[in-house]
Amino acid sequence: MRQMTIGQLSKAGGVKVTTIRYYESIGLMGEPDRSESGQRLYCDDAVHRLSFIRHARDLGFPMDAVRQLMKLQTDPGSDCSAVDAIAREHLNDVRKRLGQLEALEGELKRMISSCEGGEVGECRVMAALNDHSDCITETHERVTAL
Amino acid sequence: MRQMTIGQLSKAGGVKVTTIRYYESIGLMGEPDRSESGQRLYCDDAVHRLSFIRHARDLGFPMDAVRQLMKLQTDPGSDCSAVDAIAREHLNDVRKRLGQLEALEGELKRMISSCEGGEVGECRVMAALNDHSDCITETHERVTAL
DNA sequence: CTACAGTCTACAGCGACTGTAGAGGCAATC
DNA sequence: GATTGCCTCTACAGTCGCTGTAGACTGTAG
Repeated sequence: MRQMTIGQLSKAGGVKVTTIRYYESIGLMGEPDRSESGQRLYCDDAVHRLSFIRHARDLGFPMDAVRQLMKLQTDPGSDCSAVDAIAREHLNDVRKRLGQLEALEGELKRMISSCEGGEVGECRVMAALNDHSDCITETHERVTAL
Repeated sequence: MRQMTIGQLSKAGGVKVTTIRYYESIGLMGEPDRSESGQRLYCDDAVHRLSFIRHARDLGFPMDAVRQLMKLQTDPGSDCSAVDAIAREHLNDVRKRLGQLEALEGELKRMISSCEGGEVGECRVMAALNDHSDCITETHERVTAL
């Protein structure tokens, strides 16, 4: 079995070298073999693990969820419902943020369309920002990550 | 004119005490008067500035945009189009993220609905995470903030 | 041999806060 | 006047998921 350097793994997995080292540092990737001079040497399996992480991250799963999913994956006898639960929770999260973003879009659109040019002193956008009661977003949660 | 402490301003503006101090530290809020013992003392005007910031942040404007908007506000003769441009740029940003999140939602939904229970070894969700070619999201940009 | 690209470690920085520690201030009650 | 209990102060570390930097070493091609 031939082994690859971190740079080759980086290309194979579509993940930056520094990011791979970061994943290793937080225990997501496991410590690879080293060459005599101390360079990391990965086997093909590492590409799979890295792709798994990248795909999960592309789907927006938080690191913690990725960690759990990886643990479940290495234990193929475990119940699928755990995986399902993680995915559903994430979907809920995504939907919640979608709702917030949609409300945001509506409010911004409304603000912008009511602007008729002129000076800032009479700008509707500014007025909306100044007028505290003019707030549609009822949730006072701030729109956050993802 | 009576002055208020940071705690009172916090309640009046709906912003945490620590956050107000943070806004001061990054130059968004300006340094207030101090009492003899060194406590911050704010005038009513501070409530307006704080509300402005909070409202803009609730609308998802990045700090930098908030800074620009505040500068424009204090110069009421300036052209409204600058404000409009900032708001439009932000709207574009929001729409882009909406698109990404929608794609994400679709993919997650599809993944989850194809899962029929059983063991992780044959779980469709896991399969989707493992199979690299099974990726809908064509933009390889990772879904980020907001 | 000389470039130059790749790799190593260790640590700082991003944004927008939040949390902590340890000290001091202020008003009300006993 | 002493105590209680909340408020405020500064300064700094932590959050998340990386990215960037510095300075040194390694590997390979010409």
